[in-house]
Amino acid sequence: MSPRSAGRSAILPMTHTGPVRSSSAERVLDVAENLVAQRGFNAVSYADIAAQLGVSKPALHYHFAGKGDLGSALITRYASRFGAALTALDAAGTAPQTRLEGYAALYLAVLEEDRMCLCGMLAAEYRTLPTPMQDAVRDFFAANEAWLCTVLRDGRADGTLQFHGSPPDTAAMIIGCLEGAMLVARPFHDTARFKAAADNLLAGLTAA
Amino acid sequence: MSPRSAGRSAILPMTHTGPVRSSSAERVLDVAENLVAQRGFNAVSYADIAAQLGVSKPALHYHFAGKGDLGSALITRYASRFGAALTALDAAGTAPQTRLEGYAALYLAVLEEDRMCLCGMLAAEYRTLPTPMQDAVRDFFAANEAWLCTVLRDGRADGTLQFHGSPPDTAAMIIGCLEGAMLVARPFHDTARFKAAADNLLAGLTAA
DNA sequence: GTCTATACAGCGATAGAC
DNA sequence: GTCTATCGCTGTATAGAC
Repeated sequence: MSPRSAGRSAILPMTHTGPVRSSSAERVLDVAENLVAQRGFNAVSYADIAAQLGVSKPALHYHFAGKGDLGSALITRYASRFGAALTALDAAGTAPQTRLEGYAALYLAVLEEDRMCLCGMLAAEYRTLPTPMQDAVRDFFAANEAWLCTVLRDGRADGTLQFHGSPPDTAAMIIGCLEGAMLVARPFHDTARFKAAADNLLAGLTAA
Repeated sequence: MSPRSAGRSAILPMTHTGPVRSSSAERVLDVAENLVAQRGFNAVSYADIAAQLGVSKPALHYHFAGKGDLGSALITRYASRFGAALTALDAAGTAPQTRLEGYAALYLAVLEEDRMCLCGMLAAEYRTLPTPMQDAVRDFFAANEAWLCTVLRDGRADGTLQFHGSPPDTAAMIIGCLEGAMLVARPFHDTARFKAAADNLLAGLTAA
């Protein structure tokens, strides 16, 4: 495995499906996504991205006219990659509990790269984002919640999952718990802290 | 109730104990805390704070030499206020479940002012903060976790609370769930979303 | 304790050559 | 598609008067 493909899979673990066309724009997004997920959208500059790529700032403007355009593209790509990962978890007749574990594992994978969930980060900065980015962040969470609802309903139907509230309310709790556990784990540089919270969450949802 | 005291109680609900000495430095912190909790530390400038106070930028530098000093003071004051609120919840022989509900209510009060938890916001920006601020953020969460552990142990001892993991692991899940539910609720401008997640969380911890 | 004035670095963005 | 050069603005911070 070449250094580059190792680097890519570290950044894009959810859809790494073999031979990847890595256009200049894609490489910009790769670097930007990594920086934004670590430091936040407002703390990342064109200069930062250009420096890591070894190009000049105007080269970035050629691909993304304004910073807001770059940000929107970032979310779009992240959301579609995340969505593909969720679809993959639905394959065959995977048990609801297994799908839930897979969902938590997606978050853990991000945290282990010392990154925050891109949309969790952007949710914190929400009030300072351009409107298109705000809408895209909201859509991301809505899609996650919808997917979780189907898993929860399946699990309640076949008796493998148990929970007190409605599926949407429980889905909101699951997303919140995982995003928040990531958020709090990072200051402690402690992935075990996240795992403990996630395991605890799943244990509470598993039928005895 | 004067407009000013109304404003103060909206910003400082946790320790509003009557006649308040409102030195210039305190007023700077009031405005800064509100702005940072809404927009993030990196998205708030001396100019923003000075404008809301109706003073000049150098006036702020007189009270807080650098932005890092202001940020550290912000966390210190927030943490001590939060700590006092937790101590208040321990009064008399309050039931563990009631203390837990009170804890969640503290978060809800912040969200209803359309703010993020100050330290939750700073956790997102963690990688970009000066070291003293990073340490203070970590201490805040550690203190919260310690307090929750005592509540959880009390509740397990008297049989009013039930949970699968250890008290520290469960405490990490509770903090994560509440911080994350706030984080995700803000893009939806929807406090009901937070309440649902919090109620769901507490229901899972309450002994049947 | 607050002001005016200013220094200086960094930001996003554009013009125009290649 | 990428470069050099540069613009206008905003950021934190300081000097010195009052």
